[in-house]
Amino acid sequence: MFEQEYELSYFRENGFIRKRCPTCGGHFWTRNEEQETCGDAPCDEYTFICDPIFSKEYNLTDMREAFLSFFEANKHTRIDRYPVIARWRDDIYLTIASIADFQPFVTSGVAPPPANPLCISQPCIRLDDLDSVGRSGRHLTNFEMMAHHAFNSPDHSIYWKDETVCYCDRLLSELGITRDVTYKEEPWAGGGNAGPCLEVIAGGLELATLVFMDLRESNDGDFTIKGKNYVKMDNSIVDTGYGLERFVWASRGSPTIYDAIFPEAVNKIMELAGIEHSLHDPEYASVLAQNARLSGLFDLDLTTDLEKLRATVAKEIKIDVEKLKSIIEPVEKVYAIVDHSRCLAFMLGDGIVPSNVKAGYLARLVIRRTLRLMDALKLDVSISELVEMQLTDINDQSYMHRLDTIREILDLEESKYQQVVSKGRRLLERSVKKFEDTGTIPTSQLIEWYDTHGIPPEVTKEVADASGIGIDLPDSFYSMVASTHAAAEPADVGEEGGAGTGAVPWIDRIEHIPETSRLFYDDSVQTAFEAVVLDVFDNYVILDQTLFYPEGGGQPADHGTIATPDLVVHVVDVQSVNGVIMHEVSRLAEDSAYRIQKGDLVSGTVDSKRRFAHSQHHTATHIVNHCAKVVLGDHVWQTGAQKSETKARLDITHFKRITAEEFALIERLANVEVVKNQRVHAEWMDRIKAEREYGFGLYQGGVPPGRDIRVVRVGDDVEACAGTHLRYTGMVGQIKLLHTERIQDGVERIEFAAGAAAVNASQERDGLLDMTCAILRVPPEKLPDTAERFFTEWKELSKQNERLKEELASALVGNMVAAAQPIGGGASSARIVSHISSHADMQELVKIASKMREIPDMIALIGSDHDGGKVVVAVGKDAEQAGFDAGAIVRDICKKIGGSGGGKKNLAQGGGPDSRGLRRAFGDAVVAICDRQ
RNA sequence: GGGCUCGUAGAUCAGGGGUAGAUCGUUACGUUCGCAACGUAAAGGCCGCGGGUUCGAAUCCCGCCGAGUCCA
Repeated sequence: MFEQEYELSYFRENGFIRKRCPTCGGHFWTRNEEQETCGDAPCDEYTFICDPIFSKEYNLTDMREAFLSFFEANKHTRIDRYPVIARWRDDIYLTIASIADFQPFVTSGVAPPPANPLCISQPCIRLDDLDSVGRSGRHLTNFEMMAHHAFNSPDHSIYWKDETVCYCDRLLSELGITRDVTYKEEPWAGGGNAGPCLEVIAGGLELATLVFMDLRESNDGDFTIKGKNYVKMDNSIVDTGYGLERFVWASRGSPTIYDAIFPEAVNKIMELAGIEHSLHDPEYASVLAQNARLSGLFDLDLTTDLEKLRATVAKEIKIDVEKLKSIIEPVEKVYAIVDHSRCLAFMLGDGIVPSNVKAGYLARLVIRRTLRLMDALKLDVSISELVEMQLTDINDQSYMHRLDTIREILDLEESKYQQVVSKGRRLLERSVKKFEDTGTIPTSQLIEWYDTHGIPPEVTKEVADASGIGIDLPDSFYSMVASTHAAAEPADVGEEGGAGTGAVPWIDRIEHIPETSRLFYDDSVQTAFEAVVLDVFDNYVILDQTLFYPEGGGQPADHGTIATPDLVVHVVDVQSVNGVIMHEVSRLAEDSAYRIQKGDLVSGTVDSKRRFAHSQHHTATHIVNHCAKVVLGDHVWQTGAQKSETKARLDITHFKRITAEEFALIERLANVEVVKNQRVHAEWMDRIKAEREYGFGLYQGGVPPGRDIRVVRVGDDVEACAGTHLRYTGMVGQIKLLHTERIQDGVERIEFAAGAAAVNASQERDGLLDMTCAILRVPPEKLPDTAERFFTEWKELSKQNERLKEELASALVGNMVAAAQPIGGGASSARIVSHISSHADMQELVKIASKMREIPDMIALIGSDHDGGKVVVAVGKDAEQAGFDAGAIVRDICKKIGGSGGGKKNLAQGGGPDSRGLRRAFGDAVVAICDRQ
């Protein structure tokens, strides 16, 4: 694959020779004629541990600076890092590589790069190998990808392969490399692009990858990589990735990468865990080193092959497997904690709010994992302290000013976790007993507990062990959990794309129509326009230009009319499809004498009241969003919004419920912004320039496509926004916050109304208040006290009522017992009595019946004709023994009054609508019972 | 975005169509110089909210609100 692609003159001119690795079959370039294998795992092993690759030791800061200044000296522009949350993208949550900063608009050529060529050191987060972190000695969830990028286009070529390899070679020698460097050929593919790639290897460690991206995925492509076809692109991009942490590790030769990059944090936590982490102890260092070396060598999947690794390491250093485990497992946990807390520092520093969905879930995942590891080591610190330690170490100003919020978030997460754990344990202790019979808890139960309550199977095992119950825990537990979800998943496509979902039926028809000119941006007060009809089909009219705003950005479509000299049609919906605006009209009868035809000159009129209400709510949304940030903190980020004529809603990330005070404050501040009557500015800007100037906060409402974006400034709020806005904030009139709702953990929804809608909403509430006050006959200011009084009084009266019924029942019982008649002329062991009250309710009847039931030989029929016929029958113990069944008696009586009933043998109840037949039904029942004897 | 679970006394939870329960906590009384412990008793419930089914719903069904959890 790409064989000729790697024939670089740089290699030829600098004494490199191409070789084939006998072990893996891959090709590589080296200056060393003796070299046989490719230098990469698993063909070669680490040689840098205790024997560093570079002539000098570096820390992260020094190494980063060395890299960036090298490329700066070589005419690259240094670019500030991007956030680790990929705010500028809607396809990934986290920044996973430096090139991700420039996707998709720069790499596709739509937008120019911020500089060309450029260099950057981009912190990245990858959670794919979470289980290997700590264990392998080299995996990290959070790493910095140092990179230089050159974006070549047909008319502007920067540099390509030879220069890229040359830079790499020169950088390594400036760092004083003490080894041969190997460049291994390896085709690269990812994210819809592909190209040849060289892996840079030294001392058995892959230090960098040099990707030459010049292919893009296409079904009819000429190149096939990993089963997909690709074609050449017009653009070609140098995409390099130098692992900052690996460079530092290689310069230090410590047993693990963790000891190289954050030794202070590692030592601190080892100390807290009571582990003597003495890398000077040769035996201890050797255990760690061998472990890292071998896991590098085999490139094992540490979730499934862990036992294999342990066995191999134990054999290699000649100690017992169990002893190895006891040494290494706590150490691995410490490494993982240090790694995870650093990852969290970046995540929270860049403003992720933990949640049960989206990016927030990833943060919670890492938090929960860290807390579990801390529990296992019985660390006596809070997770917020650990993360704060990392934040101080990273020392980024934008992170430090978030410190208080981050601390609060983490403390909250920690207490939530503890709640889940203790709740889970209580649940287990209760439930485990149910499995005492079988002695084993089945896998399905473990999955259910994990899935619905977040109880890991390890915890279940712990609790089950204590009760001497086994559990059925297969190795593939977590993949089984995943598969139970996969079954119910595929229903995830659709949405997006404006009109119609999925396949747009007329996509072919509009393909050759030019994009509609959007007049609504030119003048926001104009409501009438003229245009030429470009096409008409079904109920859709397409014009060359329009004032009608198409649905988008949470703002609904404009309504209005389109008219020819002899026909007026109503516009009921407007959608934009690939830049072409489609007006859906109410009727376009084919047989009508008048119709709209291609080429007609028409006049359009927008429903200005509707539009104005939308604009008010849209401008108000920006104001509320901004005020929410001011009040709650700058972790607040819009995750969705919807406007209508009568109200709007705004979803924002926030880690706890908005309090009544905060709610009121946001409303007050928002109205201050309105009263300031500031000019609302909207301008089209180059996307990268706008990002540089205003930051990624631009993309609150989503990421618009294209080279230029429309930047809307409302006071201090700046967002990329395609919606219609007012010219001055004062035109909003007023903003009334209606209520908040928690739509997800970590996401609050604020509902509010603006302008006339705000007045209406306020009046509606006043109306409710007035009505309530009228009922209670109190002025509004007395309402809370009065309501309180009524409620407590009502409770007291209910209780009193119940006591009275009890007394009434006791009184009645005496009379009834006296009136009871023996069945069958005294020979029988049972007595019967019936009583019908005229205003007793069911509760009262039951109270009487339950007392009658205490008399062993009593059969009592108690009824009430109040509000339909009600019947309760009580049968004493002896009578029940004699074969009398309260349930059967009740059913017989109720059938006669058109209802039904039932209950237990000694107490049953029922009823029916025919209360007048009750007396007769009772008589019949008494006769029937006596006859039975 | 999708799936699952849970809302019952101040707390933790049983009950799962037929009179709302347990344990802890609270209060009072007894015992004590006092406290703890113990004994006795009591108070404390819109069974989350709103509809529906039913003679009857805490219980079954639907919707809403609230909480939790897993997956992408």
